[in-house]
Amino acid sequence: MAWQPGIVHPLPMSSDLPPEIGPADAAPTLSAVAKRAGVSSITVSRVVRLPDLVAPETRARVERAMRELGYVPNLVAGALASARTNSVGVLVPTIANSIFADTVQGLSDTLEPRGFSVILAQSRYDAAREDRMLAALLSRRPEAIIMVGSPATEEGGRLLRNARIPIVETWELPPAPIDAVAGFDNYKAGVAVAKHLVAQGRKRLAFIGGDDPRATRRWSGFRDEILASGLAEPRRLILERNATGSVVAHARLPDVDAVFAANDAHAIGFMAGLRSAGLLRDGPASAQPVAVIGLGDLEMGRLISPTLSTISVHGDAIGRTAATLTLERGGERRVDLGFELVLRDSG
Amino acid sequence: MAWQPGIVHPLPMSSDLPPEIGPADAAPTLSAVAKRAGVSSITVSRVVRLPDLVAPETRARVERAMRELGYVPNLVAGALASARTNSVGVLVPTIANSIFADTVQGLSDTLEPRGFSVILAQSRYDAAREDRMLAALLSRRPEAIIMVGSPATEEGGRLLRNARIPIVETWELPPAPIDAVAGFDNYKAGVAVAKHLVAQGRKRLAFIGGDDPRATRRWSGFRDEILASGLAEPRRLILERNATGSVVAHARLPDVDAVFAANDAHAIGFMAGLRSAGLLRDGPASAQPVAVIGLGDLEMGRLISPTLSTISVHGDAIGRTAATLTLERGGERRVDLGFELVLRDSG
DNA sequence: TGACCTTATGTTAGCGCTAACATAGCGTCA
DNA sequence: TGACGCTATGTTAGCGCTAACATAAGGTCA
Repeated sequence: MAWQPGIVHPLPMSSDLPPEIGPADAAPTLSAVAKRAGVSSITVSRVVRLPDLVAPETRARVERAMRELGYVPNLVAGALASARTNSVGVLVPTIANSIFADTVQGLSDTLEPRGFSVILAQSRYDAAREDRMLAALLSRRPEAIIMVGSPATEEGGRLLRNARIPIVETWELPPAPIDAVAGFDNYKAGVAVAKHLVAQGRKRLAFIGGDDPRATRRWSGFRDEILASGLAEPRRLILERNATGSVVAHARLPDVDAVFAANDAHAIGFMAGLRSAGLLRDGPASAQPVAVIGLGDLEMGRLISPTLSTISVHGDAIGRTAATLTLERGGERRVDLGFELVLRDSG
Repeated sequence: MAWQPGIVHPLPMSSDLPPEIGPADAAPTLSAVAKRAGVSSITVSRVVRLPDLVAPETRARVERAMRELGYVPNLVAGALASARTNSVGVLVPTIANSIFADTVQGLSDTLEPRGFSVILAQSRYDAAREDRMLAALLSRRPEAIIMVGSPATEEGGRLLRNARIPIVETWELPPAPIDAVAGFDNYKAGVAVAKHLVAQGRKRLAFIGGDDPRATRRWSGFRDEILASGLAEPRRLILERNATGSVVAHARLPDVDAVFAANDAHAIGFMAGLRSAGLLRDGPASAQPVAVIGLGDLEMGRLISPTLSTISVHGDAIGRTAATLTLERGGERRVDLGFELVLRDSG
């Protein structure tokens, strides 16, 4: 059984500075506890990990010694000896102001109670940095890697495949995944938005957002569907990653009547631009001179006016599912969590 | 010198499945590389960590062997041997939809380039869980702990003090910190908001938000200043942590004319409630029947209408400063990053 | 020329734990 | 009664690295 911090820790300590046994500054070790309790160190190890194997009186004696010394198990040593680190590497493009925060939250809510730690790394949408972060993560020998998207380089893929641990790619459904997948079909999301806007009678459509692989898949679905319905090729505006850039995007798309933003932040920024251009109404979608659809379903979107229509994508469920996929081998390794087009007042 | 993943990794590998030397599934070790390169393992270790100490030709031979075997250093073993994990434990209440995400971002942007990994844990505003997470973090022997706020229990404080590593408390300025601090004065933030609203002529004020220590400090400053200026005791409404709860908050504060929300999400939620009650104007603060001030300065606040007045708190600077405080001993251990009252249209 | 650097590499021991395999004591049961 | 199983505890070896201390070869300098 995995080490369960919840069961064993924290032990209340008897004093701020434990009575010294060995050198003043060294943290007490298993064998210091063992000596004090008059048992062998393996017995202490069992009290920490497998308390049921130890007789109640022995256990009490050991626990008392741990308390008195302020013993904190050294999982670094434990991991080396057992070849289990009870940690999971998590790689996201970014965590701030971002839809991925929900996924990290879902992840750690699932992993932490089971005694797994999350080692977090950010690629900042930079392929070289992603490779470095993957290598750094792997050298800590995590039990699994969960990442947003797929590795950007061949090298990253090799690194992951050679690690021979569960790898979960998320927020996408790659055709040839390394191992497991928890995501949704970004292409279909683009199609769904296009279908909706075309059905609404919109004619001059545009896509705004980043040019990362997921945004590009959304764009592809969006464009293909629009072309298939006989309309002119939509425009695509590639923006910086902060929403503020999208405020001025409208000036560069003078006559559009519908915009699909790669995420809610961009959508809200774009709406701010529309507002100052006098092109935003508090009324329903049909009253909007320019329809706006986002992606992510931020809570904010429901609170602003007009309320934001968006593709809702269950970021926390992606995280929880990814965590489950790392813990349970076997079973379905490709989970499509889908998405929903949530129609509100913006488009 | 600390191990620098950026310098050494990743090594391009020559094939997907390295030619086997030992047992099929075991990851190659230092000594496997050493054998293949015809050197001792310490030389390989030096190529990884201190390449300048190795002659160029030897280094090339070792690097070739590493590439051929797909060697990934085992930092778990390295950490045990060197007593340096090159990791930092980070404890936040929550990461999703949250102002703390900026701090985590700032943190890891500073730590990752220096070869430190971030071990992330969430307390979910739960004292028992916080203690468990602290114990779990400490058992991984991080080089330092960075946390939002101060430990909620005596036990947590003991754990941290006994760890004898740098501890950085953030988002607050505790009077008796464990070690270092990077934050701002939440009490003064409350005072600043109260002063502003009173000067604006508001009479019936309220505070909405959580009841965590930082929100409570803001409330204290807010209330004290309002009482000091001779107005009636403000009301305090304790809300769930999601913004949606604050939408209906207005019904419970029927005749307020100014509200300070403990964070921007609550502020925006409250404004949504005002909007449906017909109490929100697109005009300037003076036109608002009910003034609303948030805290956090989310990008969103600038994009919505009316734009949100708020206390801006430099979450990323807090993170960067905290990271610096863990890396550099000595110097000032208490950094007040301050805050700014940013006045826009909401109040 | 030999004492003394400097550079490049190696040897040894051990970090703090756990896996795997003893061992010892006891009760059970035919 | 002794073979057997069960429970509680111990012994041994080693996980994969690095610190600390050799060692060897060549260069420098009075």
